[in-house]
Amino acid sequence: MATRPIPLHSDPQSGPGAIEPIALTSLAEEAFVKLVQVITSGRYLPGQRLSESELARQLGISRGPLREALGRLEGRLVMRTPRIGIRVIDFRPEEVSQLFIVREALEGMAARLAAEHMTTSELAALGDLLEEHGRQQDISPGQAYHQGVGDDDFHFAIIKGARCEQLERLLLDGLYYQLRLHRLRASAQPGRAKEAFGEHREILAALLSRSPDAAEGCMRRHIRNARLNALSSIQASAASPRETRRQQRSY
Amino acid sequence: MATRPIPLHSDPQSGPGAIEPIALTSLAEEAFVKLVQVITSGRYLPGQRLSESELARQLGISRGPLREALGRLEGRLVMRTPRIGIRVIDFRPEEVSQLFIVREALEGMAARLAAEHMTTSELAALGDLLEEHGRQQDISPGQAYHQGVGDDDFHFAIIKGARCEQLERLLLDGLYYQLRLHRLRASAQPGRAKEAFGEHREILAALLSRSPDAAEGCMRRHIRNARLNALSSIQASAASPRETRRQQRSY
DNA sequence: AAACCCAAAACTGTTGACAGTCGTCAGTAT
DNA sequence: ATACTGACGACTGTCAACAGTTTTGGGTTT
Repeated sequence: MATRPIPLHSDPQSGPGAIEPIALTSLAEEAFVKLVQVITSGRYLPGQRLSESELARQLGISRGPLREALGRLEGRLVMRTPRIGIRVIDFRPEEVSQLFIVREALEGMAARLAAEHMTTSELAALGDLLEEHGRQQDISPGQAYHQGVGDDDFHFAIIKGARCEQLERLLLDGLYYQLRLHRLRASAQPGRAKEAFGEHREILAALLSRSPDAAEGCMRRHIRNARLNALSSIQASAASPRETRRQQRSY
Repeated sequence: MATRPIPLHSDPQSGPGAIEPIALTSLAEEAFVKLVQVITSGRYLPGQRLSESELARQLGISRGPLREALGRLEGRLVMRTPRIGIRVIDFRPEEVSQLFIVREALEGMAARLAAEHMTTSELAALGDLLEEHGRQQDISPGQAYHQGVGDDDFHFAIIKGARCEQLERLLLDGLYYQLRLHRLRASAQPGRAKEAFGEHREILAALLSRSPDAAEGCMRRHIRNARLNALSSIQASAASPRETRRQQRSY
Protein backbone atom coordinates (compact mmCIF):
# COMPACT_ATOMS: atom_id res chain seq x y z
CA MET A 1 0.00 0.00 0.00
CA ALA A 2 2.74 2.44 1.00
CA THR A 3 0.49 5.11 2.38
CA ARG A 4 2.21 8.26 3.49
CA PRO A 5 2.05 8.68 7.23
CA ILE A 6 1.49 12.42 7.02
CA PRO A 7 -1.27 13.65 4.73
CA LEU A 8 0.43 16.12 2.48
CA HIS A 9 3.38 18.09 3.66
CA SER A 10 6.01 15.67 4.85
CA ASP A 11 9.16 17.70 4.92
CA PRO A 12 11.97 15.94 6.74
CA GLN A 13 13.85 19.06 7.81
CA SER A 14 11.05 21.05 9.34
CA GLY A 15 11.93 22.05 12.87
CA PRO A 16 15.44 22.65 14.08
CA GLY A 17 15.65 19.73 16.47
CA ALA A 18 12.41 17.98 15.69
CA ILE A 19 13.28 14.38 15.07
CA GLU A 20 10.32 12.10 14.58
CA PRO A 21 11.35 9.80 11.74
CA ILE A 22 9.37 6.76 12.82
CA ALA A 23 5.83 8.04 12.56
CA LEU A 24 3.84 5.23 14.05
CA THR A 25 0.66 5.62 12.08
CA SER A 26 -2.56 4.70 13.79
CA LEU A 27 -5.54 3.24 12.03
CA ALA A 28 -7.36 6.52 12.41
CA GLU A 29 -4.55 8.28 10.62
CA GLU A 30 -4.51 5.75 7.81
CA ALA A 31 -8.27 5.91 7.52
CA PHE A 32 -8.02 9.69 7.31
CA VAL A 33 -5.56 9.53 4.42
CA LYS A 34 -7.56 6.87 2.62
CA LEU A 35 -10.78 8.81 3.04
CA VAL A 36 -9.20 11.96 1.64
CA GLN A 37 -7.92 9.98 -1.33
CA VAL A 38 -11.24 8.32 -1.98
CA ILE A 39 -13.43 11.37 -1.54
CA THR A 40 -11.20 13.72 -3.51
CA SER A 41 -11.01 11.13 -6.26
CA GLY A 42 -14.67 11.77 -6.92
CA ARG A 43 -15.82 8.25 -6.25
CA TYR A 44 -18.80 9.54 -4.31
CA LEU A 45 -21.19 12.23 -5.48
CA PRO A 46 -21.46 15.45 -3.52
CA GLY A 47 -24.24 15.17 -1.00
CA GLN A 48 -24.18 11.41 -1.09
CA ARG A 49 -24.75 9.76 2.22
CA LEU A 50 -22.08 7.41 3.55
CA SER A 51 -22.55 4.56 5.96
CA GLU A 52 -20.07 4.21 8.77
CA SER A 53 -20.44 0.44 8.92
CA GLU A 54 -19.98 0.14 5.18
CA LEU A 55 -16.88 2.34 5.16
CA ALA A 56 -15.43 0.50 8.14
CA ARG A 57 -15.98 -2.82 6.41
CA GLN A 58 -14.40 -1.60 3.19
CA LEU A 59 -11.39 -0.21 5.02
CA GLY A 60 -11.09 -3.32 7.12
CA ILE A 61 -11.13 -1.50 10.43
CA SER A 62 -13.53 -0.98 13.27
CA ARG A 63 -15.86 1.98 13.54
CA GLY A 64 -13.89 3.62 16.33
CA PRO A 65 -10.87 4.80 14.35
CA LEU A 66 -13.12 5.49 11.39
CA ARG A 67 -15.24 7.87 13.43
CA GLU A 68 -12.13 9.69 14.56
CA ALA A 69 -11.03 10.11 10.95
CA LEU A 70 -14.49 11.30 9.96
CA GLY A 71 -14.49 13.78 12.81
CA ARG A 72 -11.34 15.32 11.42
CA LEU A 73 -12.89 15.55 7.96
CA GLU A 74 -16.03 17.18 9.28
CA GLY A 75 -16.65 20.58 7.80
CA ARG A 76 -13.91 19.97 5.25
CA LEU A 77 -14.89 17.04 3.09
CA VAL A 78 -17.95 15.62 4.85
CA MET A 79 -20.93 17.03 6.69
CA ARG A 80 -22.42 15.43 9.78
CA THR A 81 -26.02 15.57 10.86
CA PRO A 82 -26.40 14.49 14.49
CA ARG A 83 -28.64 11.47 14.39
CA ILE A 84 -28.62 10.95 10.65
CA GLY A 85 -25.13 10.27 9.49
CA ILE A 86 -22.45 11.71 7.27
CA ARG A 87 -22.54 12.81 3.68
CA VAL A 88 -20.01 14.12 1.22
CA ILE A 89 -19.84 17.89 1.33
CA ASP A 90 -21.89 19.65 -1.29
CA PHE A 91 -20.59 23.04 -2.26
CA ARG A 92 -22.96 25.84 -2.96
CA PRO A 93 -21.56 28.48 -5.32
CA GLU A 94 -21.14 30.90 -2.45
CA GLU A 95 -19.06 28.43 -0.50
CA VAL A 96 -16.77 27.87 -3.46
CA SER A 97 -16.31 31.60 -3.71
CA GLN A 98 -15.48 31.81 -0.02
CA LEU A 99 -12.94 29.05 -0.49
CA PHE A 100 -11.09 31.20 -2.98
CA ILE A 101 -11.40 34.27 -0.76
CA VAL A 102 -9.72 32.48 2.11
CA ARG A 103 -7.10 31.17 -0.27
CA GLU A 104 -6.48 34.69 -1.53
CA ALA A 105 -5.83 35.91 2.00
CA LEU A 106 -3.61 33.03 3.06
CA GLU A 107 -1.67 32.50 -0.14
CA GLY A 108 -1.20 36.20 -0.56
CA MET A 109 0.50 36.20 2.82
CA ALA A 110 2.43 33.09 1.84
CA ALA A 111 3.76 34.81 -1.27
CA ARG A 112 4.76 37.82 0.84
CA LEU A 113 6.71 35.62 3.22
CA ALA A 114 8.14 33.55 0.38
CA ALA A 115 9.58 36.68 -1.22
CA GLU A 116 11.64 37.10 1.93
CA HIS A 117 12.39 33.54 2.89
CA MET A 118 12.81 31.45 -0.26
CA THR A 119 16.38 30.57 -1.12
CA THR A 120 17.80 31.37 -4.52
CA SER A 121 18.06 27.69 -5.32
CA GLU A 122 14.41 27.23 -4.47
CA LEU A 123 13.54 30.10 -6.74
CA ALA A 124 15.63 28.56 -9.49
CA ALA A 125 13.77 25.28 -9.07
CA LEU A 126 10.50 27.17 -9.26
CA GLY A 127 11.68 28.73 -12.51
CA ASP A 128 12.48 25.30 -13.91
CA LEU A 129 9.05 24.12 -12.88
CA LEU A 130 7.43 26.99 -14.75
CA GLU A 131 9.51 26.27 -17.84
CA GLU A 132 8.40 22.68 -17.73
CA HIS A 133 4.80 23.84 -17.45
CA GLY A 134 5.31 26.10 -20.44
CA ARG A 135 6.45 23.16 -22.54
CA GLN A 136 3.54 21.00 -21.43
CA GLN A 137 1.19 23.81 -22.27
CA ASP A 138 2.54 23.96 -25.81
CA ILE A 139 1.94 20.28 -26.26
CA SER A 140 -1.51 20.02 -24.78
CA PRO A 141 -3.15 23.44 -24.76
CA GLY A 142 -6.37 23.86 -22.91
CA GLN A 143 -7.55 23.37 -19.39
CA ALA A 144 -5.26 20.55 -18.41
CA TYR A 145 -2.77 22.84 -16.74
CA HIS A 146 -4.95 24.89 -14.52
CA GLN A 147 -6.89 21.93 -13.23
CA GLY A 148 -4.05 19.50 -13.04
CA VAL A 149 -1.40 19.05 -10.44
CA GLY A 150 0.91 21.44 -12.23
CA ASP A 151 -0.88 24.41 -10.81
CA ASP A 152 -0.81 22.84 -7.38
CA ASP A 153 2.93 22.20 -7.56
CA PHE A 154 3.60 25.87 -8.18
CA HIS A 155 1.47 26.97 -5.27
CA PHE A 156 2.83 24.23 -3.01
CA ALA A 157 6.37 25.41 -3.61
CA ILE A 158 5.46 28.95 -2.59
CA ILE A 159 3.52 27.81 0.47
CA LYS A 160 6.55 25.80 1.52
CA GLY A 161 8.78 28.75 0.84
CA ALA A 162 6.86 30.90 3.29
CA ARG A 163 8.43 28.94 6.18
CA CYS A 164 5.22 29.19 8.17
CA GLU A 165 3.86 25.92 9.49
CA GLN A 166 0.55 27.39 10.53
CA LEU A 167 -0.07 28.69 7.02
CA GLU A 168 0.92 25.34 5.60
CA ARG A 169 -1.42 23.48 7.88
CA LEU A 170 -4.44 25.59 7.11
CA LEU A 171 -3.88 25.60 3.38
CA LEU A 172 -2.74 22.04 2.77
CA ASP A 173 -4.75 20.19 5.39
CA GLY A 174 -7.96 22.09 4.91
CA LEU A 175 -8.46 24.19 1.85
CA TYR A 176 -6.67 22.19 -0.81
CA TYR A 177 -8.70 19.08 -0.12
CA GLN A 178 -11.87 21.03 -0.70
CA LEU A 179 -10.44 22.72 -3.73
CA ARG A 180 -9.53 19.40 -5.31
CA LEU A 181 -13.04 18.16 -4.68
CA HIS A 182 -14.51 21.24 -6.27
CA ARG A 183 -12.36 20.88 -9.36
CA LEU A 184 -13.81 17.48 -10.05
CA ARG A 185 -17.12 19.07 -10.92
CA ALA A 186 -16.24 22.45 -12.26
CA SER A 187 -14.42 22.76 -15.54
CA ALA A 188 -12.23 25.78 -16.06
CA GLN A 189 -13.04 28.19 -18.81
CA PRO A 190 -11.03 27.74 -21.99
CA GLY A 191 -8.15 30.16 -22.13
CA ARG A 192 -7.83 30.32 -18.41
CA ALA A 193 -4.81 28.01 -18.51
CA LYS A 194 -2.79 30.44 -20.56
CA GLU A 195 -3.85 33.30 -18.33
CA ALA A 196 -2.93 31.38 -15.19
CA PHE A 197 0.46 30.54 -16.62
CA GLY A 198 1.14 34.19 -17.32
CA GLU A 199 0.12 35.12 -13.81
CA HIS A 200 2.47 32.48 -12.44
CA ARG A 201 5.33 34.08 -14.33
CA GLU A 202 4.43 37.44 -12.83
CA ILE A 203 4.47 35.93 -9.37
CA LEU A 204 7.84 34.35 -9.97
CA ALA A 205 9.22 37.67 -11.19
CA ALA A 206 7.97 39.36 -8.02
CA LEU A 207 9.59 36.67 -5.90
CA LEU A 208 12.86 37.02 -7.79
CA SER A 209 12.84 40.74 -7.20
CA ARG A 210 12.40 40.02 -3.48
CA SER A 211 9.47 42.38 -3.27
CA PRO A 212 6.93 41.22 -0.68
CA ASP A 213 4.31 43.75 -1.74
CA ALA A 214 4.53 42.80 -5.39
CA ALA A 215 4.50 39.09 -4.61
CA GLU A 216 1.41 39.37 -2.46
CA GLY A 217 -0.32 41.59 -4.98
CA CYS A 218 0.37 39.26 -7.90
CA MET A 219 -0.68 36.19 -5.96
CA ARG A 220 -3.91 37.79 -4.81
CA ARG A 221 -4.74 38.95 -8.30
CA HIS A 222 -4.04 35.44 -9.58
CA ILE A 223 -6.36 33.79 -7.09
CA ARG A 224 -9.00 36.45 -7.51
CA ASN A 225 -9.02 35.74 -11.23
CA ALA A 226 -9.26 32.03 -10.52
CA ARG A 227 -12.25 32.74 -8.28
CA LEU A 228 -14.03 34.80 -10.90
CA ASN A 229 -13.34 32.08 -13.44
CA ALA A 230 -14.70 29.41 -11.11
CA LEU A 231 -17.82 31.43 -10.43
CA SER A 232 -18.60 32.06 -14.08
CA SER A 233 -17.94 28.41 -14.73
CA ILE A 234 -20.43 27.46 -12.05
CA GLN A 235 -23.03 29.81 -13.40
CA ALA A 236 -22.53 28.42 -16.87
CA SER A 237 -23.01 24.85 -15.71
CA ALA A 238 -26.06 25.91 -13.71
CA ALA A 239 -27.56 27.52 -16.81
CA SER A 240 -27.10 24.36 -18.86
CA PRO A 241 -28.25 21.61 -16.51
CA ARG A 242 -26.16 18.74 -17.73
CA GLU A 243 -25.21 15.76 -15.63
CA THR A 244 -22.98 17.94 -13.51
CA ARG A 245 -25.87 19.26 -11.53
CA ARG A 246 -27.45 15.96 -10.63
CA GLN A 247 -26.94 15.38 -6.97
CA GLN A 248 -27.96 12.38 -5.03
CA ARG A 249 -29.43 13.62 -1.81
CA SER A 250 -30.71 10.56 -0.08
CA TYR A 251 -32.82 12.09 2.59
CA MET B 1 -24.86 23.70 33.04
CA ALA B 2 -26.27 25.45 30.00
CA THR B 3 -23.48 24.61 27.65
CA ARG B 4 -23.77 26.14 24.25
CA PRO B 5 -24.31 23.55 21.55
CA ILE B 6 -22.06 25.34 19.06
CA PRO B 7 -18.56 26.32 20.24
CA LEU B 8 -18.36 30.01 19.56
CA HIS B 9 -20.28 31.59 16.75
CA SER B 10 -23.92 30.69 17.21
CA ASP B 11 -25.69 33.24 15.11
CA PRO B 12 -29.34 32.45 14.53
CA GLN B 13 -29.65 34.24 11.21
CA SER B 14 -26.59 32.97 9.42
CA GLY B 15 -27.60 31.43 6.14
CA PRO B 16 -30.59 32.50 4.13
CA GLY B 17 -32.66 29.38 4.66
CA ALA B 18 -30.48 27.52 7.13
CA ILE B 19 -32.77 26.35 9.89
CA GLU B 20 -31.21 24.13 12.49
CA PRO B 21 -32.57 25.38 15.80
CA ILE B 22 -32.66 22.08 17.60
CA ALA B 23 -29.01 21.11 17.69
CA LEU B 24 -28.91 17.60 19.09
CA THR B 25 -25.58 17.71 20.81
CA SER B 26 -23.62 14.52 21.10
CA LEU B 27 -21.30 13.68 23.95
CA ALA B 28 -18.32 14.25 21.69
CA GLU B 29 -19.57 17.74 20.96
CA GLU B 30 -20.13 18.51 24.62
CA ALA B 31 -16.74 17.10 25.50
CA PHE B 32 -15.20 19.30 22.83
CA VAL B 33 -16.77 22.44 24.28
CA LYS B 34 -15.83 21.50 27.82
CA LEU B 35 -12.27 20.72 26.84
CA VAL B 36 -11.90 24.06 25.09
CA GLN B 37 -13.24 25.80 28.17
CA VAL B 38 -10.98 23.91 30.53
CA ILE B 39 -7.80 24.16 28.49
CA THR B 40 -8.22 27.81 27.56
CA SER B 41 -8.95 28.57 31.20
CA GLY B 42 -5.35 27.71 31.94
CA ARG B 43 -6.08 24.90 34.32
CA TYR B 44 -3.36 22.79 32.79
CA LEU B 45 0.17 23.93 32.07
CA PRO B 46 1.44 24.02 28.49
CA GLY B 47 3.14 20.78 27.67
CA GLN B 48 1.43 18.95 30.49
CA ARG B 49 0.44 15.42 29.67
CA LEU B 50 -3.22 14.48 29.96
CA SER B 51 -4.62 11.04 30.59
CA GLU B 52 -7.56 9.95 28.49
CA SER B 53 -8.95 7.74 31.21
CA GLU B 54 -8.65 10.52 33.76
CA LEU B 55 -10.37 13.07 31.51
CA ALA B 56 -13.11 10.61 30.61
CA ARG B 57 -13.74 9.92 34.28
CA GLN B 58 -13.83 13.62 35.12
CA LEU B 59 -16.24 14.34 32.27
CA GLY B 60 -18.36 11.35 33.14
CA ILE B 61 -18.21 9.84 29.67
CA SER B 62 -16.52 6.96 27.94
CA ARG B 63 -13.25 7.22 26.10
CA GLY B 64 -14.85 6.95 22.67
CA PRO B 65 -16.49 10.36 22.47
CA LEU B 66 -13.58 11.86 24.35
CA ARG B 67 -11.12 10.63 21.75
CA GLU B 68 -13.24 12.17 19.01
CA ALA B 69 -13.20 15.50 20.81
CA LEU B 70 -9.46 15.27 21.34
CA GLY B 71 -8.99 14.48 17.67
CA ARG B 72 -10.70 17.71 16.76
CA LEU B 73 -8.49 19.63 19.17
CA GLU B 74 -5.34 18.08 17.80
CA GLY B 75 -2.94 20.62 16.38
CA ARG B 76 -5.01 23.41 17.92
CA LEU B 77 -5.01 23.02 21.68
CA VAL B 78 -3.39 19.62 22.21
CA MET B 79 -0.60 17.65 20.62
CA ARG B 80 -0.68 13.91 20.13
CA THR B 81 2.24 11.54 20.07
CA PRO B 82 1.26 8.18 18.59
CA ARG B 83 1.81 5.65 21.34
CA ILE B 84 2.43 8.12 24.12
CA GLY B 85 -0.63 10.24 24.63
CA ILE B 86 -1.81 13.82 24.46
CA ARG B 87 -0.42 16.95 26.02
CA VAL B 88 -1.48 20.56 26.11
CA ILE B 89 0.03 22.50 23.25
CA ASP B 90 3.19 24.36 24.07
CA PHE B 91 3.85 27.39 21.94
CA ARG B 92 7.32 28.26 20.88
CA PRO B 93 7.84 31.95 20.20
CA GLU B 94 7.94 31.31 16.47
CA GLU B 95 4.59 29.57 16.56
CA VAL B 96 3.02 32.47 18.39
CA SER B 97 4.36 34.78 15.74
CA GLN B 98 2.93 32.58 13.01
CA LEU B 99 -0.41 32.66 14.77
CA PHE B 100 -0.50 36.41 14.39
CA ILE B 101 0.68 36.23 10.80
CA VAL B 102 -2.21 33.98 9.87
CA ARG B 103 -4.54 36.23 11.81
CA GLU B 104 -3.21 39.23 9.92
CA ALA B 105 -3.99 37.59 6.61
CA LEU B 106 -7.44 36.34 7.53
CA GLU B 107 -8.66 39.27 9.58
CA GLY B 108 -7.31 41.69 7.04
CA MET B 109 -9.51 40.00 4.48
CA ALA B 110 -12.37 39.98 6.97
CA ALA B 111 -12.07 43.74 7.43
CA ARG B 112 -12.04 44.19 3.68
CA LEU B 113 -15.24 42.21 3.30
CA ALA B 114 -16.80 43.86 6.33
CA ALA B 115 -16.27 47.29 4.79
CA GLU B 116 -18.55 46.15 2.00
CA HIS B 117 -21.02 43.96 3.82
CA MET B 118 -21.65 45.37 7.29
CA THR B 119 -24.92 47.15 7.71
CA THR B 120 -25.07 50.69 9.01
CA SER B 121 -26.78 49.48 12.16
CA GLU B 122 -24.00 46.98 12.73
CA LEU B 123 -21.45 49.73 12.30
CA ALA B 124 -23.37 51.89 14.76
CA ALA B 125 -23.33 49.04 17.27
CA LEU B 126 -19.61 48.68 16.73
CA GLY B 127 -19.22 52.38 17.45
CA ASP B 128 -21.16 52.00 20.68
CA LEU B 129 -18.93 49.09 21.62
CA LEU B 130 -15.82 51.19 21.10
CA GLU B 131 -17.29 54.04 23.15
CA GLU B 132 -17.95 51.60 25.94
CA HIS B 133 -14.41 50.36 25.70
CA GLY B 134 -13.16 53.94 25.89
CA ARG B 135 -15.02 54.48 29.14
CA GLN B 136 -13.73 51.24 30.65
CA GLN B 137 -10.23 52.22 29.66
CA ASP B 138 -10.60 55.50 31.53
CA ILE B 139 -11.65 53.67 34.65
CA SER B 140 -9.12 50.88 34.62
CA PRO B 141 -6.16 51.88 32.48
CA GLY B 142 -3.59 49.32 31.64
CA GLN B 143 -3.53 45.99 29.99
CA ALA B 144 -7.01 44.82 30.92
CA TYR B 145 -8.46 45.93 27.62
CA HIS B 146 -6.12 44.35 25.21
CA GLN B 147 -6.08 41.02 26.95
CA GLY B 148 -9.71 40.93 27.97
CA VAL B 149 -12.79 40.03 26.02
CA GLY B 150 -13.28 43.62 24.92
CA ASP B 151 -10.69 43.25 22.21
CA ASP B 152 -12.21 40.00 21.10
CA ASP B 153 -15.70 41.48 20.88
CA PHE B 154 -14.49 44.12 18.48
CA HIS B 155 -12.78 41.58 16.25
CA PHE B 156 -15.68 39.16 16.47
CA ALA B 157 -18.07 41.80 15.22
CA ILE B 158 -15.92 42.46 12.19
CA ILE B 159 -15.42 38.79 11.46
CA LYS B 160 -19.18 38.35 11.58
CA GLY B 161 -19.63 41.37 9.39
CA ALA B 162 -17.53 39.82 6.65
CA ARG B 163 -20.38 37.40 5.89
CA CYS B 164 -17.94 34.62 5.11
CA GLU B 165 -18.55 31.38 6.93
CA GLN B 166 -15.22 29.88 5.90
CA LEU B 167 -13.34 32.81 7.36
CA GLU B 168 -15.40 32.58 10.52
CA ARG B 169 -14.73 28.90 10.92
CA LEU B 170 -10.99 29.19 10.52
CA LEU B 171 -10.65 32.17 12.82
CA LEU B 172 -13.10 31.32 15.55
CA ASP B 173 -12.78 27.53 15.65
CA GLY B 174 -9.07 27.41 15.29
CA LEU B 175 -7.00 30.49 15.84
CA TYR B 176 -8.87 32.22 18.62
CA TYR B 177 -8.69 29.21 20.89
CA GLN B 178 -4.94 29.18 20.53
CA LEU B 179 -4.74 32.91 20.94
CA ARG B 180 -6.68 32.78 24.20
CA LEU B 181 -4.36 30.08 25.46
CA HIS B 182 -1.32 32.15 24.56
CA ARG B 183 -2.66 35.20 26.34
CA LEU B 184 -2.82 33.30 29.59
CA ARG B 185 0.96 33.25 29.73
CA ALA B 186 2.04 36.37 27.94
CA SER B 187 1.29 39.72 29.45
CA ALA B 188 0.88 42.62 27.11
CA GLN B 189 3.28 45.51 27.32
CA PRO B 190 2.03 48.51 29.26
CA GLY B 191 0.67 51.17 26.99
CA ARG B 192 -0.35 48.67 24.36
CA ALA B 193 -3.99 48.93 25.45
CA LYS B 194 -4.19 52.60 24.56
CA GLU B 195 -2.46 51.96 21.26
CA ALA B 196 -4.79 49.11 20.42
CA PHE B 197 -7.80 51.24 21.24
CA GLY B 198 -6.60 53.94 18.90
CA GLU B 199 -6.06 51.39 16.14
CA HIS B 200 -9.57 50.11 16.67
CA ARG B 201 -10.89 53.59 16.12
CA GLU B 202 -8.95 53.83 12.89
CA ILE B 203 -10.41 50.53 11.73
CA LEU B 204 -13.91 51.70 12.54
CA ALA B 205 -13.34 54.91 10.61
CA ALA B 206 -12.21 52.91 7.60
CA LEU B 207 -15.27 50.70 7.83
CA LEU B 208 -17.53 53.74 8.09
CA SER B 209 -15.97 55.22 4.98
CA ARG B 210 -16.71 51.94 3.21
CA SER B 211 -13.16 51.66 1.99
CA PRO B 212 -12.05 48.03 1.69
CA ASP B 213 -8.41 48.92 1.12
CA ALA B 214 -8.23 51.20 4.13
CA ALA B 215 -10.05 48.69 6.32
CA GLU B 216 -7.72 45.87 5.41
CA GLY B 217 -4.69 48.08 5.80
CA CYS B 218 -5.69 49.31 9.24
CA MET B 219 -6.57 45.85 10.46
CA ARG B 220 -3.33 44.38 9.24
CA ARG B 221 -1.32 47.13 10.84
CA HIS B 222 -3.23 46.58 14.07
CA ILE B 223 -2.52 42.87 14.16
CA ARG B 224 1.07 43.34 13.07
CA ASN B 225 1.57 45.68 16.01
CA ALA B 226 -0.05 43.16 18.30
CA ARG B 227 2.36 40.53 16.99
CA LEU B 228 5.41 42.69 17.58
CA ASN B 229 4.13 43.46 21.05
CA ALA B 230 3.60 39.78 21.78
CA LEU B 231 7.07 38.90 20.54
CA SER B 232 8.81 41.52 22.62
CA SER B 233 6.73 40.41 25.56
CA ILE B 234 7.87 36.85 25.07
CA GLN B 235 11.49 37.85 24.77
CA ALA B 236 11.17 39.91 27.93
CA SER B 237 9.73 37.00 29.87
CA ALA B 238 12.40 34.70 28.45
CA ALA B 239 15.10 37.09 29.62
CA SER B 240 13.74 37.17 33.16
CA PRO B 241 13.00 33.54 33.89
CA ARG B 242 10.16 33.92 36.33
CA GLU B 243 7.51 31.31 36.97
CA THR B 244 6.15 31.89 33.49
CA ARG B 245 8.79 29.75 31.94
CA ARG B 246 8.43 26.75 34.16
CA GLN B 247 6.89 24.01 32.15
CA GLN B 248 5.92 20.64 33.37
CA ARG B 249 7.04 18.22 30.73
CA SER B 250 6.32 14.83 32.15
CA TYR B 251 8.17 12.68 29.71
C1' DA C 1 26.59 5.88 45.20
C1' DA C 2 25.49 5.48 40.43
C1' DA C 3 24.07 2.85 36.58
C1' DC C 4 21.65 -0.95 34.72
C1' DC C 5 18.02 -4.38 34.24
C1' DC C 6 13.70 -6.45 34.84
C1' DA C 7 8.95 -6.94 36.23
C1' DA C 8 4.58 -4.77 37.37
C1' DA C 9 1.38 -1.09 36.59
C1' DA C 10 -0.78 2.25 33.63
C1' DC C 11 -2.08 3.75 29.45
C1' DT C 12 -3.24 4.00 24.45
C1' DG C 13 -5.23 1.95 20.32
C1' DT C 14 -8.72 -1.02 18.93
C1' DT C 15 -12.61 -4.06 18.92
C1' DG C 16 -17.24 -5.96 19.36
C1' DA C 17 -21.64 -5.33 21.28
C1' DC C 18 -25.82 -2.76 23.04
C1' DA C 19 -29.43 0.82 23.34
C1' DG C 20 -31.98 4.46 21.21
C1' DT C 21 -33.35 6.73 17.03
C1' DC C 22 -34.40 7.46 12.17
C1' DG C 23 -35.94 6.02 7.55
C1' DT C 24 -38.79 2.86 4.96
C1' DC C 25 -42.60 0.34 3.55
C1' DA C 26 -46.53 -2.52 3.85
C1' DG C 27 -51.25 -2.15 5.41
C1' DT C 28 -55.42 0.36 6.25
C1' DA C 29 -58.74 4.05 6.12
C1' DT C 30 -60.79 7.88 3.50
C1' DA D 1 -56.02 6.73 -5.88
C1' DT D 2 -54.24 9.24 -1.95
C1' DA D 3 -53.07 10.02 2.82
C1' DC D 4 -52.21 8.19 7.36
C1' DT D 5 -50.47 4.64 10.78
C1' DG D 6 -47.76 1.21 12.55
C1' DA D 7 -43.95 -2.02 12.68
C1' DC D 8 -39.57 -3.56 10.78
C1' DG D 9 -34.85 -2.84 9.53
C1' DA D 10 -30.67 -0.15 9.51
C1' DC D 11 -27.79 2.90 11.51
C1' DT D 12 -25.61 6.14 14.85
C1' DG D 13 -23.92 7.12 19.47
C1' DT D 14 -21.97 4.97 23.27
C1' DC D 15 -19.79 1.76 26.34
C1' DA D 16 -16.91 -1.87 28.48
C1' DA D 17 -13.24 -4.97 27.62
C1' DC D 18 -8.77 -6.70 25.34
C1' DA D 19 -4.01 -6.62 23.41
C1' DG D 20 0.32 -4.32 22.90
C1' DT D 21 3.28 -0.75 24.33
C1' DT D 22 5.27 2.64 27.36
C1' DT D 23 6.45 4.20 31.80
C1' DT D 24 7.78 3.45 36.44
C1' DG D 25 9.62 1.52 40.42
C1' DG D 26 12.43 -1.69 42.89
C1' DG D 27 16.21 -4.69 43.02
C1' DT D 28 20.72 -5.88 41.57
C1' DT D 29 25.31 -5.13 39.93
C1' DT D 30 29.50 -2.42 39.23
